[in-house]
Amino acid sequence: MSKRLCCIGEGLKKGAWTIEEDKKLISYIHDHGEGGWRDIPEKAGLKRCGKSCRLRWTNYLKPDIKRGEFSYEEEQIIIMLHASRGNKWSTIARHLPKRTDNEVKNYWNTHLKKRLIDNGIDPVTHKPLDSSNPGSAVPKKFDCQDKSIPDEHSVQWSSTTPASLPLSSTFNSVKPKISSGETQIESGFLRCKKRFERSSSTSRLLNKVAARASSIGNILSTSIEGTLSSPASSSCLPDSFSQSSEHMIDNKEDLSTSIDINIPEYDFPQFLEQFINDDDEAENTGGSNQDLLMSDVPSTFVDEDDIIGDITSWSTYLLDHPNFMYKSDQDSEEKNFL
DNA sequence: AACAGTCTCAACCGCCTCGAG
DNA sequence: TCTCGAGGCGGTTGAGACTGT
Repeated sequence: MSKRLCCIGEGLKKGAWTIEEDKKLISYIHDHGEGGWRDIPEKAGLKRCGKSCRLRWTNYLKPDIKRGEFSYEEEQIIIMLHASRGNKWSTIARHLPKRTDNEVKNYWNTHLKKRLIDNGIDPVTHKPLDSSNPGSAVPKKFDCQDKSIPDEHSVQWSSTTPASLPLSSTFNSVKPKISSGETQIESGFLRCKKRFERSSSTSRLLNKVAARASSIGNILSTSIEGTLSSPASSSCLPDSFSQSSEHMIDNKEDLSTSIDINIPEYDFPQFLEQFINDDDEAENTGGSNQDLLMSDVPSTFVDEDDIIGDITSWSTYLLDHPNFMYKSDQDSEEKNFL
């Protein structure tokens, strides 16, 4: 394909946008709507190329963009979807309402990726960096002050397991409950103390999904073969997911579900390849075109004590529904816009 | 206080996809 | 069927903020 020269013209401005420029763009889009980006600069009185205007709008000015720290749940979803989709930022961002692909990408590159590496996980394959030596995957830079984590709780890495997820769950599971007076907790998967303290029903579910990698592997493999019944029909997550996020993890319970993740027969990379092909086909055939929120997922509530048995259904559901979106508690927050 | 090194993320670049004609 | 162009996407950059010495 011949190279098309975009955004090249006399006097076109580059670099950071000024408040005045933002106001012009917002005002124009407010009056005329989105689209026709090539003509917008001239009509809006901006010395920018249309592409720059579109990016500025979609990544920054759009009113329904949520900015700021990513929640723990959002991080978990990013990691899970990255494990299955790779660097498909727009796809991942579609699962996180009000987050842009650019923001997700930046967050991955500056935070999550680094933390995975620091903990001995290859951010590309989501497997231990040295698969031939599972022991090496034990966090090499585990500089959290919490020295109380017993050695026997170290994850036994499977060479074929998406390791990043179990690591999260394991870390989460060994931290004592936080005090009830705890308020704002810095988000950040594997982020030392504060990360351990953050918990919610969602986190519990995600953690258990991760910790039960073997079950996921089996279920998803089953899904690939097309033998899985509709996950939505048995999904238990939505109810739990929508609950307020202050449930505490029962340490012993979670720990017991976090350790056994050795699945020698499970070839995750191979699974992903199949899954992505499968999923893309489904998308192309118009599977589900509308965005789904947790609250939209048909739910049959299952006793939380027996949640593990059904969690695989949710993991399958999440991966089977590219348009599924996590609806966070913060969504109702009003955005300070300009 | 000053400087250097590091980190963050908005913005840019260039290729790709897809629909219109 | 082919061409063209708008919009989308992922990778990369660099200015400013932050941190350590």
